[in-house]
Amino acid sequence: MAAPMIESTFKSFMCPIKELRLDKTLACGQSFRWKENIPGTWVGVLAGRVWKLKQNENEIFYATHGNFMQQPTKIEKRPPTKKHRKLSKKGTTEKMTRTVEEKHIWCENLGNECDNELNILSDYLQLSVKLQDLYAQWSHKDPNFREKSENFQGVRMLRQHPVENLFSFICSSNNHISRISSMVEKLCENYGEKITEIDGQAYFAFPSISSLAGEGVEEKLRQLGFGYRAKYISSSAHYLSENGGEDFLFSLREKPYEEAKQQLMKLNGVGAKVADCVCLMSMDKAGAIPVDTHVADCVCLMSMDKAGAIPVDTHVWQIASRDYIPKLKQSKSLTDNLYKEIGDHFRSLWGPYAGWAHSVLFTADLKKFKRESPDTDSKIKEKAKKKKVK
DNA sequence: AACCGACCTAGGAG
DNA sequence: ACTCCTAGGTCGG
Repeated sequence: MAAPMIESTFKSFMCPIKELRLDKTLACGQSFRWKENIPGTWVGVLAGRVWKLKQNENEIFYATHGNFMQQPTKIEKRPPTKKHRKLSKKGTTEKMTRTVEEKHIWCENLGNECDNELNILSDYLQLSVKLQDLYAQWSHKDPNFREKSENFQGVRMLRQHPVENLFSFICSSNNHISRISSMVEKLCENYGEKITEIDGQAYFAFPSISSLAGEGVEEKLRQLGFGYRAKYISSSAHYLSENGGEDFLFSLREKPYEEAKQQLMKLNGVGAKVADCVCLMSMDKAGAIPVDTHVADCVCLMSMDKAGAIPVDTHVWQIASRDYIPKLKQSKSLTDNLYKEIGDHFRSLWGPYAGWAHSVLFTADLKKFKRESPDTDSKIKEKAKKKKVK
């Protein structure tokens, strides 16, 4: 008595799978609330509702449940044209500017109300950014990207809510994706508003800043296993409560990258890396590059370049190794200076959307997406790691 | 200014 | 089942 899948509750829109891979995009560690409940069907909370998403080669299917909205969704703020003007002045080309500004087929039928499901989704998934064109440009400029991204098409940056994004990444320090996910879930269960229940499973919105700034939050979070991050969360929530709350965070979307980053780094528990994550993932700073252990590995890889070990035809490799070997020898740890230089290097390599490109390579580097037995690259990487430790 | 070491602990690898 | 170690860092000395 297999009950037939009820498809009728799903609506859909056109979206080529190369523009968006749900599995990679939702599970690569930029957002921590999406679960693949049934194979191929992703469930998560967004804008006060529970969403189910799935896809085939050409379409995205979506359904929502519940609607807990304290206030109108803030999704309407982005003026696409401003950013694109910036792009064009770099001369990276008219081609890039034009393609980004183009209306895409899967976006054409969006309504005008801001509280419309398709608008919420389109904003969150940033569908107005045409990913295939960006991949083509990154691949053109960077042979390494071309190679590594081959099996990782459709990895797209989400445009997250700054509050969720910020507190999730405060949890991320020295931590695994799996544990971060469970910590974020605990935040929601303990401090978020309940949205609805589906099949006996309760779903909660991400907590507000004020609820995280409440009495006894730090103690409770420690008890829940947050470790030293408990204090970071409590402290940052207090700071924000007294400094403009979430409106302040949203206002950083309008500020230049450097300023937004500096503001974020005033928060306890937010260093350069977490600040860059937030800039990239919820502040519209497409060029922000979080320099984490993966990126550091990447640089180690470059610095270890031995002819033959890596496909070294690449110009890029040579430049990077020439640039970074001396510094890596001097400093084993990631200094502020080195951090910035690494970011600048990739920005000049990949262009204004460098952070998006970084995310593709980051995803390709995640263990959970690596199937095959160790190939040349991972062997080299092992060596690189050993070197780094000693 | 540039380095450490300490900080918490659930998952996951071996 | 059971160690043992790691994991998208940050802070203060």
